[in-house]
Amino acid sequence: MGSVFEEMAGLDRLIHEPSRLAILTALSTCQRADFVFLQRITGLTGGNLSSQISKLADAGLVSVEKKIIAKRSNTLVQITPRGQEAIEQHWQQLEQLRKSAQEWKPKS
Amino acid sequence: MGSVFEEMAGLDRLIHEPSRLAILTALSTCQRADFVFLQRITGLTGGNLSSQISKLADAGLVSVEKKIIAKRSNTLVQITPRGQEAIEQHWQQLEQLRKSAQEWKPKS
DNA sequence: TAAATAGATTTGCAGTGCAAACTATTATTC
DNA sequence: GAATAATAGTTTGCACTGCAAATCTATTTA
Repeated sequence: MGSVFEEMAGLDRLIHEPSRLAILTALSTCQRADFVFLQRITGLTGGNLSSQISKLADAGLVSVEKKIIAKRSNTLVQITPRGQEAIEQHWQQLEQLRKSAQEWKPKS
Repeated sequence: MGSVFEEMAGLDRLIHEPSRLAILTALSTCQRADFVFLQRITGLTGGNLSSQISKLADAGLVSVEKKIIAKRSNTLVQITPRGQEAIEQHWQQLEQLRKSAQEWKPKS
């Protein structure tokens, strides 16, 4: 019980979902980025980006800070330690799963 | 335009979704497997597995063959050449995206 | 023959992604 | 200086999706 594929099927969708995977991965190299910048590099629509950030924030993977800069509202998104940990772990898990899958043989 | 993260956000959900990623990856090493075996190794419920297989079959990534073996119905699922190509490509793409993301720097 | 088991599909619904619509503020044009 | 457009972001609405419960068919057991 608990095969590679069982683990694969159970991957955390909150992180695995493409748009959030992109946001978190970007932030893991950036550490912080503002809303507009994230929108530019991910190509997501504003509405979509906004709701994905909310979900990540609800889960404590990113933190959000709103300011006014040059008379413009400015939303800064930062990855939290938990978020950093989670995204790094997710990529490692994917690599590990892929490797295990390649080595896998039936009837184990 | 067309940054790493844009590509990441655009990953093909049909393949990327955890349960289907598990099914396709398993089949890519097995080549063929029957319904019950797939259910065992992925840990998916029968209903879930059935609908995921249908989606993969609709997309031409797997083919399904139904027989009666030892007076029991038996559903054999095979990965198609297109499916094999797609899953291999997906894993390569993930690896490539991760690498590119690590090397990535703003203002490119 | 009634009940249980096996193999698989269909149904129902909660949850999700996402674009359109909306709000609020600042800048520009006439 | 009113109207219009642009900027920054959120909310709404809905089509889609994953998934377990319910269902169906065929076989085996009591």
